[in-house]
Amino acid sequence: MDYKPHLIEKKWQKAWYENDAFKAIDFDERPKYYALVEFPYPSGDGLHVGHIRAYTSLEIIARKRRMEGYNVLFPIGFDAFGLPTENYAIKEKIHPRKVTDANIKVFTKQLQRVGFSFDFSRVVDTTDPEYFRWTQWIFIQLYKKGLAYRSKTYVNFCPSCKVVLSNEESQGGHCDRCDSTVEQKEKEVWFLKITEYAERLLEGLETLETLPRIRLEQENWIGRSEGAHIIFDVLGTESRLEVFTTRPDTLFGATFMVIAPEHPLIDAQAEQITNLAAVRHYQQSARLKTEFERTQLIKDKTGLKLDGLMAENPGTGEPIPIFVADYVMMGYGTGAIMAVPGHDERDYDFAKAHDLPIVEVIAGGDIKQAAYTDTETGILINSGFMNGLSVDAAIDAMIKHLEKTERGHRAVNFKMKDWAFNRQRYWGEPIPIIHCQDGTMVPVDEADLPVTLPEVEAFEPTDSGESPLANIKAFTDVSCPTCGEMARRETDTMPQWAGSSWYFLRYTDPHNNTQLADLEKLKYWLPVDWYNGGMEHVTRHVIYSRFWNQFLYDIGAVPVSEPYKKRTAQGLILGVDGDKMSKSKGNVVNPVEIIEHYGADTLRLYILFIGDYEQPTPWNDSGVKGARRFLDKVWRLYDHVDDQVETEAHERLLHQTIDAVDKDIEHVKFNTAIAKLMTLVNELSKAETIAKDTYITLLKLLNPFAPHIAEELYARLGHKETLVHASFPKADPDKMTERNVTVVISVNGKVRDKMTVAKDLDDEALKALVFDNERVHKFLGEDAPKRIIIVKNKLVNIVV
RNA sequence: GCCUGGGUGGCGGAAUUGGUAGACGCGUUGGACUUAAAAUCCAAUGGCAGUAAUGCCGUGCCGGUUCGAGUCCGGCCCUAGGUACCA
Repeated sequence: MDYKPHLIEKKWQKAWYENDAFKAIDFDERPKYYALVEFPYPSGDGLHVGHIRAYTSLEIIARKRRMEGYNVLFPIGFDAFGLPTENYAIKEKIHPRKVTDANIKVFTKQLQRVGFSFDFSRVVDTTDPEYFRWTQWIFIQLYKKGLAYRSKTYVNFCPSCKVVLSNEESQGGHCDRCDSTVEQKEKEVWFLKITEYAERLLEGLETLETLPRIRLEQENWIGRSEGAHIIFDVLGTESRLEVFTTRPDTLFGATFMVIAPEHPLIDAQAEQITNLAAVRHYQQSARLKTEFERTQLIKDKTGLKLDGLMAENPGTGEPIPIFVADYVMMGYGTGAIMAVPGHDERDYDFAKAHDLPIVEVIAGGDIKQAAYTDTETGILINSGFMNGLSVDAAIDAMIKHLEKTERGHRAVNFKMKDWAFNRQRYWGEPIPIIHCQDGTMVPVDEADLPVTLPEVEAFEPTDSGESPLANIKAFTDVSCPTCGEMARRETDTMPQWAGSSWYFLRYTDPHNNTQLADLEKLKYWLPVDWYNGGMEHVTRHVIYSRFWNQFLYDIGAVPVSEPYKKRTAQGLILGVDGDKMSKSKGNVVNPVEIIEHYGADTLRLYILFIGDYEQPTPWNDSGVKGARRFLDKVWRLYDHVDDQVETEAHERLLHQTIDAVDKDIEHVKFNTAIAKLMTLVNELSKAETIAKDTYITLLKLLNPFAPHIAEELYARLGHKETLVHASFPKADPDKMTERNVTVVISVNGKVRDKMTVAKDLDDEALKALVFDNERVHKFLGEDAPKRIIIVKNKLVNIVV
């Protein structure tokens, strides 16, 4: 009988899912293993081959761990709030709730057709009020601790999507989704004070097992730098300018100051500024510049002197001018800098453009030509008490001096900014805050959670950039929980990152309706042993969710400070043409079609065989056939199973394969693991008969990759129980070792011949054999060997 | 610009601490089976020269270390991703 995947796959999926074969058991005595994959956004397009690649890695691990005797939690859910659903709903005039439910149904069905061993009894859906009740609850806790606040800022506004975008969503000055040019709009919005956790988020990385580049990306995102805060008096006023600098040693070379266009000093000392009109004009034009213009490669150092104001350099005591220039950002440090043109390239450019004095305070360069920024060998000059010191020593000396004279102090600064936590759309979690008439903000009573979305017909955003919720009186009009007066509900919703920042906690106790998850269950399951997801989520999502977890740990809601032990990221699957898959390019591969044509086992196998898991790699239609052929071979092998005892050669290869497959799986080298299974099957296929035990071992090794065919053949051998909890094979080192080895003979480093000799043959005996070799004589000729290098069981190299 | 990956046959990709370059798969070619095709099986398959044995050349480029380099060192080039006037 032929291999008919569509028949056996349906049969086994039914058997697994109807019998809860993959159910994770709370508090079970077996060791636990928590394997987590990033939950999908259930788009209308259904499952993508990228999803399959993202999940199959931990699918293999989860299936292997169950066979190794672990109590495995391998959950799945849906990150279902978000713009595509909302936009689709607006276009088709269907409620986003209906769209979401339909999409989740399709996704679930498709995931099951692949045969993923998820525990479907623990599915979470971020748009389920029973879920986002706790998202809102967490927000309230953050608010109570002062970690959620409102602030007026300029936000990136997309005039086409009518939505406020984060910096990340408006990179290059264009909207992430529709590509329109982003405008700057002043607005009061919500922020989460993630900066308060910056140091801990950095420290916690030490316990996270991951690729160096993944760790580095997070470190760069957090962007810690050490230096000092220095206070400059603004002469003749009460105002002071505080700056952050990593180079306090260069203070004596600070010949002017620069503040960001948004800096409050301008308003505070407006009356002193004699060219105020021009300054106002400069501020205006800076605001109109898009992010793109402000950061594009041609970085003209525009700027304007604040006439009428001077600052005092606390090092030299000299008065120095103050400029406003848009190369200084309000969002980093204090929004003001001390400019040291001699030793900073940007300040150098600005000084040259505005004809300002350049003072050399670090010897070693030529400041007539360029700023000198070498901190390794530079020696301080023109710097009073620091003269003659190295840069390192001078930094230290200056900080001590500043602290003694109370002109400044040692400081650490972070590039990471507070998390803009808002969206002006319908399809998101309402922020559970009530604005009382008297101007105060009151969190919604926890007993009144969840704040649900009103049932409405229209969820289009308003032209003003306000959430569509702002127009719905039934939603906005409430009485204040503290004073009972008329009040108005917050109408902003949370960004999509909210629900995904804690979903891994909910999986441990998904149906709890008194708390986000039971602490004992969290204690049992956490931390996540292995988390896999996209490279693109390696910074923001991982940092955001670690932040929430650390906060929840601080308030005692979660038992561990760091939620993840290990993080991996799969590479992209590209189209056949090597480009990113996209509808517009028409190079999207639909996994369901592959399943219909070849079967789910073939799809799983091929996607893992396609290349290095962590590297991007193009799809290849005929490559899929190879995976199918391999399964056909495994199927046909069944007819050759016999009750004989296995030959020694087969046994050796089998144990070598067990060992290699085991190691390759753990090292995320699924492609080579499969290659080794193929080698084994090729070898077994050559024999007339193979032993039943050998075949069973093969099926067990294959089971994590292609579980349907493995189960079917295993059952046909007469087994009543499934392979789900069958024991995973263990390699026996004694049965792995070869009796003979091939030794390479080379002359002057060039391979000339090979010999098969007994393993661990001693050097003298080996030498004798080598000098008996005809080809060696040919290549040696008359020359006497100068040196002989022997690498045991590997090679002999003769140097002449 | 800076940071991090990656450049290996016609293609996807393998190669412990430096020690047989090209595992495995695809494709291609030839053969077997078949009325025929598909499927399957067998064989060959880095390049050049040669009837062959065999020899020479080959892991982005240039140079170095070494008995020996895809692997280590120095200097470039290309490419993908991240980040960007970060003080």
